[in-house]
Amino acid sequence: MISNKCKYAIKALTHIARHDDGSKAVMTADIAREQDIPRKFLEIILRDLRNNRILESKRGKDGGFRLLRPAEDISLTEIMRIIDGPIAMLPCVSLNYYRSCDECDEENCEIKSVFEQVRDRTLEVLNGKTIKSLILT
Amino acid sequence: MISNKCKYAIKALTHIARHDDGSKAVMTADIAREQDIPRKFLEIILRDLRNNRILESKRGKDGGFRLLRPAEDISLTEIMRIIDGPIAMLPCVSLNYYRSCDECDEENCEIKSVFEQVRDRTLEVLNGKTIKSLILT
DNA sequence: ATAAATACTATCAAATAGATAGGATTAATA
DNA sequence: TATTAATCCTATCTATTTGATAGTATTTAT
Repeated sequence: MISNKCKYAIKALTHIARHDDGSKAVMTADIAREQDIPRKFLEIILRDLRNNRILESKRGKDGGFRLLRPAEDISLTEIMRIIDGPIAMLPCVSLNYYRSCDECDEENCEIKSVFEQVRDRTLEVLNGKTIKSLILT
Repeated sequence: MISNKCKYAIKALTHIARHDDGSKAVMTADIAREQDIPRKFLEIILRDLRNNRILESKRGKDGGFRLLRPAEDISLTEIMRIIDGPIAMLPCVSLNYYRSCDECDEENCEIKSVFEQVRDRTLEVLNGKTIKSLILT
């Protein structure tokens, strides 16, 4: 399961992508209200996305958030990894967050190859999805 | 990520499948030692699998556990659902644990179809795997 | 009777999820 | 330059889940 936080992040990004008309940055309060996301929680999420160079922010009056890159260059996997960490089902098959399993002999692990296959099928779907492709649905 | 508990469950089952020669049931202590699983934690897991009709148990001296069904009839998805619950990444696309999302309009959800695809690709891999196929690797 | 196994109940500690509060800082503008 | 309105930051909180342990009751082979 992805976390609520991650779902909020995706919804916030699609909201920003849909509402940024080039004039004003999109404000936290508007996103929170329209997407039904707790405002203070959303602040943390947006700051997180900014720190990871998905968003840029403008402080003060008329401030808010904008995508730092075109929506078609922001993949779903990138968001999920920032917010929730690994996508793989086992640490030892994660491409971006690899950790060896403590108690198992990785060479002879019975389940490793299964979860490598799951990982690959999952990424085949997710790698193709961007904020842009989501809002065109 | 699947939980440690689930990884333990799978390893315990493959251990039992490999070691049940028809004479004696397989004991918790042996599995715990050989698979490096905390014994008391393993007891809970095995009981859980028994309550869900994956294993049968025999109490008292010479007791232990056996598969209740042939290893080729026990799928990985069944184990994962018993121990960890839903396999899907969103409650609203889960086949066995469906829950509607509180704050989103499911008809117009931007991410639902993506995670339906992920679910289907994942199940394509996992449905084919059984305890039997794991031990033949 | 004894030894050896599972069954059961209760409990616990650490990590994670999901937030909330309150004030500091920044920037537009009247 | 004061005001207003926005993000930024730090701290905190609660509930749930994860991962595990302790102790006792019950069952069964010998």
